Amino acid sequence: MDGKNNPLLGTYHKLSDYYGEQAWWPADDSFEILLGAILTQNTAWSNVEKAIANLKRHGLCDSEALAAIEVSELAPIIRPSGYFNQKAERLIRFSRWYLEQGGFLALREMGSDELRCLLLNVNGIGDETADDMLLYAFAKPCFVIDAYTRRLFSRLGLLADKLSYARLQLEFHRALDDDVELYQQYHALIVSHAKQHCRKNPRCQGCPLFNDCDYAHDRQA
DNA sequence: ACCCAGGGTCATA
DNA sequence: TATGACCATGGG
Repeated sequence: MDGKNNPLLGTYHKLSDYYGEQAWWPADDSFEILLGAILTQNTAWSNVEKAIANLKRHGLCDSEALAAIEVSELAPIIRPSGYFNQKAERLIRFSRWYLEQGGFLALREMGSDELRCLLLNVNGIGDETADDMLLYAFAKPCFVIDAYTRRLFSRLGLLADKLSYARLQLEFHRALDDDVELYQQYHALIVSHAKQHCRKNPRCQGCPLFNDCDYAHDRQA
């Protein structure tokens, strides 16, 4: 099982060796991760941090408090995260669902497939948000597929761009066998690579992936 | 002024 | 099933 027989694992090691350990998804507790997964939908993390800081100041990083609040009261508090009306609705409905299910410990008891299915039935939670929650809050071995992942592995010629979410995820699951810590690091590395390296360094000098990662190159293709 | 960010839903064909 | 419109702020 080296990088030649297993390109997906090999790419992980290249990124890991170059960027090192990632401190991904900082949060005080698991519920804050769940909220962040909704707030970060199509939104820069810096904006999510502001919204979460506002929530904390109002004592709203709490399922019972969120389950009881009105959309009109919550929306202005999470304003910096964008889509604030939609996300206020989603946070409230998610919190009510979360309490109905018995909270974190009850949910964590479930198998990852069952929990994933339940999460997807909550309005406002799609594939990626569900997997963010499963991987980073519930510590389930669910690989997160996002736009960076599609673009990078398509660019590397390892995975076809048009594959469905489920199919792409299956490729990672088959190649990497269940390892929560590795999945968490890998997704973090993919995002770090796209942002911290390529965007600040358009020529991709010193790129651990042989200059195939460049944003500008992706656009032109 | 334009582009995009740690997406998802819903209506339409 | 596959596009398109829509949601909306803040930083580069």
